[in-house]
This record gives sequence, structure tokens and C-alpha cells, in this order.
Amino acid sequence: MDGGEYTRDQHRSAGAAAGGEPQGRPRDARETRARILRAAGAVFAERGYEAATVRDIAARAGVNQALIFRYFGSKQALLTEVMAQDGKEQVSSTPPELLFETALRGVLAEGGGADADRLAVYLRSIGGADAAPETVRALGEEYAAALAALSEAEDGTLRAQLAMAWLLGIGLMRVVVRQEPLATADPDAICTHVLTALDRLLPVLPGAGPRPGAERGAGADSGAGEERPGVRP
Amino acid sequence: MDGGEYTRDQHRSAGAAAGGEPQGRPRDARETRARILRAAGAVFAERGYEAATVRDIAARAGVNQALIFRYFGSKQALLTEVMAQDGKEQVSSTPPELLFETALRGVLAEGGGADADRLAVYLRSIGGADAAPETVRALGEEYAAALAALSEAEDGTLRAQLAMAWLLGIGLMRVVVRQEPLATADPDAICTHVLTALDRLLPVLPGAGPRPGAERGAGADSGAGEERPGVRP
DNA sequence: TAGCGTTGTAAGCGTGTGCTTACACAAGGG
DNA sequence: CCCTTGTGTAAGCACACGCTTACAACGCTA
Repeated sequence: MDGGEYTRDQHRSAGAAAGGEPQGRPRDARETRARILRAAGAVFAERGYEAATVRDIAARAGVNQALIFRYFGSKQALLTEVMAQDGKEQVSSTPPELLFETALRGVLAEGGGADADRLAVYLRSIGGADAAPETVRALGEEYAAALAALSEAEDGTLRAQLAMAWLLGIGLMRVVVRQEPLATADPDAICTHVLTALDRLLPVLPGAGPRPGAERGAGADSGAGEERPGVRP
Repeated sequence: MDGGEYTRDQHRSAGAAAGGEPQGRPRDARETRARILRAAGAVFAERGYEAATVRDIAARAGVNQALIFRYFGSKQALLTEVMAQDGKEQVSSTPPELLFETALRGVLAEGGGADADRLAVYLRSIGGADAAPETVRALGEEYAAALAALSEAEDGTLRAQLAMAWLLGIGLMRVVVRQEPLATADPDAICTHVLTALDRLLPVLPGAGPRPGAERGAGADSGAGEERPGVRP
């Protein structure tokens, strides 16, 4: 899609105008579209699909709400586009064994840009009635399917879905219920606990101990008091 | 207020009229109230708090929607009353070590009357914006707090909340996402898997089946809710 | 019978929603 | 200049929501 950046910025004051007020802003459909998309991602993530209103989104984007319908047609289509932003690529480009940990860390990151946004939208829109139509539900199925392929045991799919359910629950507890201390606990600690426990369900996962040849660029082991209860003493 | 206790029942024909049509139904405030309460529980459970409308509830109860406001004052108050039906008693009357398994089996039961309804309301209303106001959230906190008391380790609360999160996620997968095979899998199998994995996080729990190290696979042999293994064999 | 409080009902109020319509600017070309 | 095309805006439509109000039907007591 239109991932590129336009060089219209020369006119813009680098967006430092802070508000995004409709003052001197030049007419740039591309920029406007992108701005709406960004605002929509944020609002959907904050309040869920149903609770988010197009007026909110328009206000946050600093545009007239009619533009949303000119550019996207409907609220649903807007959601679809938000969820489709580069999406799916991560899940299919990550080796299955690492997918769970990657996804878990994604959940735990929270605030890490568009990717975390999509996840938040998913979490917040799950409960809704018919709610998030297909688009949102698809994200979950994507992950579940990939995870399910992990185990070849007879009930491998079930085990994978149980893991998926844990992921979902942890995300919910963190981003919507915000229950302490889980909400602000160290991601590494959580990750360790979960992977340790899950080692009994899905032995294929890396487990919680010292990673065998799995290098993640994150290097997020900033945790000071890292007990890291080894899976193998 | 008006905690009225009228012994009008003598007049009622036990409400066996089955349809609920507004025909020959006699005037009985008690029955009407109860009928609304039942309908509200069902609708809230099916669609979540926000998506449920008082018109739906009134229709299902077979009464005029104005009666809902006469008897309960507001939609929120109605929810409060629905959630308060005997609630809380189970959680405080169950020994902590068994609470998790009990709750898990409650989640897995689904369809088991009012208790499962309350849980479904909780699950379906979590994502909503401000959504389920206090009442619903309280149910979750209740369980979490009780579970948190299980472990005395420094991060015992965190571990307990992780378990709680799993519970939540499994419930979500089952009752709202309805993903197969989890949605229709054998409760005993799920219970075994979860308790086995969780044994590493919360050793205080009964655990699943035989104690030992890497024993798994045989799985579902552990009886239904019957085994009742002591915390310390 | 009339009176009166209780139970039920129809109609509507105010607001917020997704979405539409009619129109005001800006540029480019004849 | 006018005309067309693309971009932005104000006003509003139709509807669903939670909630209210005015009023009818009933059951009881006097």
C-alpha cells in the first residue's frame, strides 16, 4: 500500500504545530488519509471498535468527519484498513517456535506503535456483540493457526490454543483490566514464568532458561533482579 | 428500598403459561421482576453489557420496557442486580486451593445456569470502554484476590494473576471466540493440561494427576471433579 | 358503588451514532 | 474569464439508544 512518505513536508511545518489545527494546512489527500489512519488506530486501540466513534477519530486526526467516509467509505472499512497495515507479515515471517514468545513480548510491550495497537484493538473488541466483524477476529485466528502447527501430538491444536488463550488473557489483564501487579510487572519475569509453565504443554517452545541459539535483537534482559528459575537446574 | 415481600403467590398459576405472552397474565410484580431479572441475565450474557439493550431485555421478558425502569431505575442498576444474585458466595466459600479448579470448571461448564451467566457477562463486557462499570469488574477482582492469597512467594500475587489471566483467556476462547477445538474440548482434558502446566507456577494447587516431573501425555485419565487431591499428599 | 394505590402500556423526549448531502475553496486548462 | 477536478467543510438525515411521561387497566378497601 501507500507506505511511502511524500515530500510535501516542505510546506508543512514538520507537524510541530502540535495540535494539527486546520489552520494553514495545505491540501494533501495523502497526508490526510495517513493522518486519519493513525488516529483511527489509536482510538480503536484505546476504546475498542464499537466504543470508538468516527467523530472521535476525526477530531483526533484534526479533520472533518465526512472525510473519513470519503476516503474509507465506512467505519468498518476503516477498521479493516487499520488492521491490514502491514499486518500478518510478522506472524508469517517468524519461525513458529519463536512466535509465541514474540507475540507474548508484543503483548507485554504495549505502547510500541502500530503493532501493539492492532493487538490492543483485538483485545478490546473481542467481547463486543458481533463487534469486530471479521478483520479483528482474523488476527487471532492467524496466531492460533500458526501456533497450532507447532505440535504434532493428537491434541496439539488444543494445547496450542490453550497457550494462545493464555496470551489473550495476559493481554487483557494488562491492557484493559490493568490489574496490578501484572499490569506493570517486568516483561522478562512474566515471560519466564509463562514459558516455564508452558514447557509442559508445548515442549517445542524455547522454554524459559538460557536461550539455545535463539537471538533476538531486543536484548531486553534489563531486568535487575532476574531470578530466572531455570527449567533445567 | 421497597424490599416488598408480598405473598401474592396464591393467585399465581405457577407461571407455567410457557409463552410469556401478555394475554391472560395476571398482575404480579414479583413475577415480573423475576422475569426481567432472568431475561436480563440471559441477554447480558449473550451480548455483553453495552451491546445489550433494555428493549431486547424487555422483549425477551415479555414486558414493557418502561417496567424495567420502574423496577430497577436504570440499565446499570439492573446489571448490578443481575451480578449480585447470590454472587460472591462461591468464591468466599471455596477453599483457595480448590478455587482455581472450581472456577476453571465453571468456565468450562458454560450453560450451567445463572452462575455461568455471570461469568459470561464478565467475559463479554471486559473489552468495553468504561463498559461494565464496577459491578462486573468486581467479580474478576474477587477471584484474583482470592487466588493471589495462595502463594506467599514474593511474586506470588503475580503468579496468581497469571493463572487468573489464563482462566480468563480460556473462557474468552470458549464462550466468545468459540474457536475449535478448544470450544468443545473435554473439560477434563483441558483441566488436566492447565493444572499440569500451572504446577510450576503455583505448586500449591492440586496439580493434575500424579505428581512427578515430566509426566504427561496420558492426560485425560484423571477423573472428573472427583479426585480432590490433597494439597499435600 | 366510588375511591385509591399498584401494575402495565403507548408514545415520545433528548441525545448520540454512522453516514449523506450540498456547498465553499483551491488549482489547472480552455 | 469560466469550467472542471480534487480537497475540505457545515449541516443534517434516519435511526437506535436510555429514559420519561401521561394514561389505562386492575385489585383492593370502604
